[in-house]
Amino acid sequence: MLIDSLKQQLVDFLSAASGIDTLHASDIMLPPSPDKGDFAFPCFVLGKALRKAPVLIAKEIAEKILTGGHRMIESVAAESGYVNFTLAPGYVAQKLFETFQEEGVHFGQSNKCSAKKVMIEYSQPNTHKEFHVGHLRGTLIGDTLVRLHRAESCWTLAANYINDFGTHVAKCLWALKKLHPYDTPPRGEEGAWLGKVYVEGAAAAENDPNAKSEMAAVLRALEARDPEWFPLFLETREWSLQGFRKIYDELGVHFDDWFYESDIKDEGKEIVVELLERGIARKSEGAIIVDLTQYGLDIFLILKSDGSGLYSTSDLALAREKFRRYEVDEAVVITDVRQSFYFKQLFKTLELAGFNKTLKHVGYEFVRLPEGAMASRLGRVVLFEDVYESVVKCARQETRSRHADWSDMAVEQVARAVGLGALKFELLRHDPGKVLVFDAKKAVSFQGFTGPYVQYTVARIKSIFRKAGLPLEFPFVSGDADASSLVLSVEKKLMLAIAQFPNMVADAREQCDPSLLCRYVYETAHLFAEFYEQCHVVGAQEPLRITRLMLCSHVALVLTQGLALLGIEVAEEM
RNA sequence: GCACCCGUAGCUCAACGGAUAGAGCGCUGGUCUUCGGAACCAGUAAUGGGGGUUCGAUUCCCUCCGGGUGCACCA
Repeated sequence: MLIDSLKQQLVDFLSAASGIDTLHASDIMLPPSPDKGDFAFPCFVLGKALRKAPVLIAKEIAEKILTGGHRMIESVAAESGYVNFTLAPGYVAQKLFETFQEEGVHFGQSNKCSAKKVMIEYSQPNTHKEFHVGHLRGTLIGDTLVRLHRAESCWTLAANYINDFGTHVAKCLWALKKLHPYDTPPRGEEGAWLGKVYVEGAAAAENDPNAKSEMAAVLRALEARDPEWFPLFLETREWSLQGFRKIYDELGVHFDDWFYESDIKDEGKEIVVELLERGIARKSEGAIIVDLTQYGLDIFLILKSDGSGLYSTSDLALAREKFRRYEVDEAVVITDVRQSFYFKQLFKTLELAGFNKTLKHVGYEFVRLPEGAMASRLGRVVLFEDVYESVVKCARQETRSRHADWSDMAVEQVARAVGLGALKFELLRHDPGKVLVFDAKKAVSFQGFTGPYVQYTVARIKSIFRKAGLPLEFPFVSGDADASSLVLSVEKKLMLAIAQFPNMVADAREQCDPSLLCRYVYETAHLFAEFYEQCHVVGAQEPLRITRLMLCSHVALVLTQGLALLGIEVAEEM
């Protein structure tokens, strides 16, 4: 990768100057402020080996490299123990242009994981319940991780696991029969309506022990495919699934395969029996458990005392089913971090049972509201459809006010891209490992550190190309360009930023953290805005004009691809 | 009770153990006869308290305070 090769060259200079040959490209870092230089090397690590003060070492190294002279380096300076390198803009431009010419639209991709096959399971909504912004977070994180894996040539299967056969279903169906025997759901919104019925059922379960035991009976009846309940289950489940499909469609999220709890729960029960026979599990208080206390994992419950199954019952079979269907090296599950302990128990149990495939759990923290945790019972919940509608509505108003002459269809198309861009970016820009406070007002903001800001940057570049009378193609390359005409510091900063793209893709994938990409595209877009204020493109003299156009096209390519990895589209105009 | 996570600016978030702790929103002031103002620039303001480890701690360790989450019939 470009950045790595630049760093490696610096390492070579440093090794030659210091006599230490154990340095690595990762020892090169970025200075806290760009006016110090483009790259920095801290000499503290050499302090012991050379038995000298880092400040002195830095000074000596800087002097040696300076006298060496290389066209890559504009200047070298030693400052408080650091060697700071300032690169020659023309050199950076030349290398960057060569890279884009070679890699074109594939810039940012790699073959890093071409040897690997993984399945990533995410989203896993519960049927008969509401789909809220908490589910949205996991869905978008998973969706982005799938794309990040594919960008690095990993064969990746996007899987969804539908929890359609648990207590929640029994609660909902109980409430449906008891409280709404004659009601019919509004057309097209059956799934959402069902979610509301579920909330009533859940409330009844909390307040009425009688209702609770009736629901338990409903669950047993379902598991036995009782003709009184099973057809109702199938019908209502379809309502939920239709709702989910609509949501995924609106989000542009695609799954390669779907697993259903109702399909595998029976097999899960067989596994429970098997574990019981093998002495891995045992009976306790009528239920079946696996004692994991010696591993510090407490007691793991795998079958209820009334014989009905739990999430864990099905999950035992799900793990097996995944590898039966696909020959993957690794099956990753992305869920709310609150299930981390549960997955440790599950994986340990599978391990004890002799299951030798690689399973991995990635947890993301939950979404809460400014007024507190989401709670359906209190009506304190933000449903996906509501927030989606409101964000598109805001984008529609904004777009219409900017383009009074546009057709409704044109407005609608842009409003959808902008609205979704804002919503997705807002949910992805936070560290997945931290609780996200979802403020609906922020989701409809299109200024500053937001998706639309980045989308807008791309739209501006497209506009520049229209003004220049050129088609914006990726990569836009011209033989008339002159790399040495880019001499401004802002131009170099921009070039170094886009050169970082492949590294950012790799980092985000390795750390399972889309927020790294969000920050990256925002910062790059911001650098472009700075460049845009200072530098004219269309009005510049040749060859500067064509050279800057090339730079612009590269920026647009990186931002477009970066947003695409996040599942965000760009518009021609906005 | 046991375990894990989090306390950074008024709010929402950053910072491989590294230099002067960065952004966005907000607020104050500024930029525009020039490629799109969903913009740009400047100002404002912060590491919960106390110890320790070391050249150096927002980061690692201990402790206290404050918040969250998980620990057997929920998913």
